[in-house]
Amino acid sequence: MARPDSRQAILDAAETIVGQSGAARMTLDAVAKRSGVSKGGLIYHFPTKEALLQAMIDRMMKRADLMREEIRKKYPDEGSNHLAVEMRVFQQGAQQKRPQSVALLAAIAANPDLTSGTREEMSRHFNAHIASPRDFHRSAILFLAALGMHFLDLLNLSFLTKEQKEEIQKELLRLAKSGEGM
Amino acid sequence: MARPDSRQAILDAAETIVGQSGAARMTLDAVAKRSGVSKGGLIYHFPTKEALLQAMIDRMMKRADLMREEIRKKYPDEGSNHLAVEMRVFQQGAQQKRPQSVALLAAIAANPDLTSGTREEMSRHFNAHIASPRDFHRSAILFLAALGMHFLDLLNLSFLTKEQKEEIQKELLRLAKSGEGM
DNA sequence: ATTACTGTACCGTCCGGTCGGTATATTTAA
DNA sequence: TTAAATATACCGACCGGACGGTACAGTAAT
Repeated sequence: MARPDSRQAILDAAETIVGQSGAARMTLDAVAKRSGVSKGGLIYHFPTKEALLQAMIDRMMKRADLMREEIRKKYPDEGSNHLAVEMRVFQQGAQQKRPQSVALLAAIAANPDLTSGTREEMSRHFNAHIASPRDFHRSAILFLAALGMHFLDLLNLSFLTKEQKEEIQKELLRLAKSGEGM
Repeated sequence: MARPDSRQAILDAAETIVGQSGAARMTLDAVAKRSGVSKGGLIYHFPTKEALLQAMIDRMMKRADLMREEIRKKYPDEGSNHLAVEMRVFQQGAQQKRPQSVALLAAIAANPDLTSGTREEMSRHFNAHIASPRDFHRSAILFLAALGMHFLDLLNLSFLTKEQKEEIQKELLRLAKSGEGM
């Protein structure tokens, strides 16, 4: 165990490459080089590229869960308002330089089937916590708007200025908390 | 000039492949085979893969413009409400089996730089027609929600049932037309 | 002895792109 | 009028490089 945590280093490197250079450039050799691990070491941890992609996605989802927990701790009075928590998750995610969800990009580029787990998890989450039967339209629209902004960033297509983004995020959070009007 | 329109056939084939099998499977050989054109013929029309991707994106944007024009003709009373027109564009786009915007996916997978034209066009369109200074939050949120739904479909991540989608679309259109409340 | 690697050479496949041709109009020139 | 030249559209074998993955001998900490 010379290196303390090669697995994380490898996943970080893969994320960085996808974020900086695009999914097509995420080759095993490039990931090994950037992570400071030899190709042999890389294959030791992730026997196939698909395994690496899957691990990237798993980590992404785990991170989102952690983020939700942290936010619930930090804002206890909003804890039961899942929509508001979600808005904060998106908000925080947008502040990081590279969205951890670049994993999705890489997976979609390589093999779209890898995203089925993500879809199911999102579905579960959405139906259990976001889609309130009483106010389905409103919650869905707010959630989708936050998601839309997130995807714009992810696909590097965002046409919004930093200020516009922040304003919209603030407004989304306000609406999620207020529970009515727009 | 036996085949009258190989170019369109090639672009159609490329779209189909990306939609059905993912961007990684969109190889020149696969596109040639599916379009009924030889690889030589394909290269004759699109000298590089990048040229093909660019052409796919150009066609996608041109189609969106056409769609807007058609909608303005069909609903003359909404013609000046750009947000409502946009909602109808998304709505119609969602009804087609494969979104024409799969071109974006293919481009992002291969070379993210190719999307800069799309980003600029979206930016221009958004700032000129959607972001009303008076009601920026509202228009932006509605637009982003529609976009979010679209991206969910595009990335094959949608967790919404057909009914939910249709309902949300109807509601988005209503809100876009009504100009207030939510 | 086991775990966690390093380092490197190598293999087979796939893929983008090249190249030399072919067939059929269309234009030019004698 | 007709033969030659040119242009357009397309074919498909082939090439070189990249990439995923293998193999394996060695090392260093636990």
